[in-house]
Amino acid sequence: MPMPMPKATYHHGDLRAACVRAAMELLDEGGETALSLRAVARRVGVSPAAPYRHYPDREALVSAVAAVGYRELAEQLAAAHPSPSTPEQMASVAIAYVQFALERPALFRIMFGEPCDRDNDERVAATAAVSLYLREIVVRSFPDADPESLATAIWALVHGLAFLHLDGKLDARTPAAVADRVTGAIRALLSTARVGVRSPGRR
Amino acid sequence: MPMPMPKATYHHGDLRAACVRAAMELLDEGGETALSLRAVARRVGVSPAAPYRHYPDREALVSAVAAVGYRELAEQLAAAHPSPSTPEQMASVAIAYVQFALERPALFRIMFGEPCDRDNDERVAATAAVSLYLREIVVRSFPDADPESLATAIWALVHGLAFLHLDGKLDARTPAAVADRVTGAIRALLSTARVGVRSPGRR
DNA sequence: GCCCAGATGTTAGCGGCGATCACATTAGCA
DNA sequence: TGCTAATGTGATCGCCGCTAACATCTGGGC
Repeated sequence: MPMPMPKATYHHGDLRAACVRAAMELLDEGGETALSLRAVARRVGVSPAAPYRHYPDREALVSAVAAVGYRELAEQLAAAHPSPSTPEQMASVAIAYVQFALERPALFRIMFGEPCDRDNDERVAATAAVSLYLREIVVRSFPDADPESLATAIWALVHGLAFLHLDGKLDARTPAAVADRVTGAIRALLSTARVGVRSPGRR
Repeated sequence: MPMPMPKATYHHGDLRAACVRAAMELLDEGGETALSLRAVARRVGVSPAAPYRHYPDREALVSAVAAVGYRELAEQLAAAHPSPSTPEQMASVAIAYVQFALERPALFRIMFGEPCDRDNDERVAATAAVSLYLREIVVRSFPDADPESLATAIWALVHGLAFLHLDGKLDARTPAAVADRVTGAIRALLSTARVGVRSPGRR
């Protein structure tokens, strides 16, 4: 932990990382509207223009925060179950996904609900990681299925559940009810679908 | 059609509706960032403070726009198929849902991807309408299934597909590929799930 | 027909924000 | 040691959301 004293030096030391940390805090505390470059600069204790040395614009900083978010989401999923294979284990991962969205709504919206910068390298790499994690699970659990479409369907289902809860379209007042609903949906899809059969006409 | 001449009268006539229309245009033309109360006022040809007589703040106007969006979404779904019952018909409705998101991304994000004003009456009513439309389809098609959970699962799946395409997590470059993917996912869920069997332990 | 109350629109202005520029300070390398 | 590029500062621009005080119009009661 460098920088214990306020303003001991002219240069910050690691302003780039400090900005991301401050931005994440602001996001979790006050929602997306609270995340401004100026607020970040204030929190870090630096002039309003300083962050522009490290991020060309606000969107770049947001993308960096989103990238961290993808990593943290991946961690939370892995913590729910390191390598799920049964529908029940996969349901627990799905619940973790939805809970992540509900616990950190502003971050989740930054990650998925924005006209994001698709060319941001950090960002595409981080989302590719989540995508891969999902696909590995699918491949391991359903070796005979088309991993592409099955992984897509599962991701879409869980992702949709997350957003619908987040927007109040589904009742998210108690975590237990949410978990119940997610489990039900996953079970309905996975335990009854004949996932070993590839649907015709798909590459 | 009143108001053909620019500024013939002091009062506008129907500023409230004109604001929503202008806001929708700005949204479709320039994305969410282009939607500001001042820009709306400019487009309507009125002073920057005038809209505040009809909307207490920006969020209220956004909610009004979102409510219109829900209605237009419902129309587009109904246009895809007035009363779908087979999986194929339902797939066409799902494709319309995703296409709506891709054709009008800013509007779609306004509708679903924002820390929305859940207490806005117009808004809750409009989303309830979409929800009802979906549930009716489910009830008609699968009378023995639990409409609550099945409708939820289907909505979540389609909604998730829409968002993942919108954010570039799934390739949305050609409409045909999108339609293919949506059809595949719907078919996988609906033609193989034993939807007549209620899962245990759910109210 | 008149007149006033309330609804609607205007003007001016506050503070915050993103962004840019010229300038100050510093670190690291030759 | 001294120079250059990286990093941080201060000032400034234009846009935004929002508010307050003021102007204008409309409609209903007499």
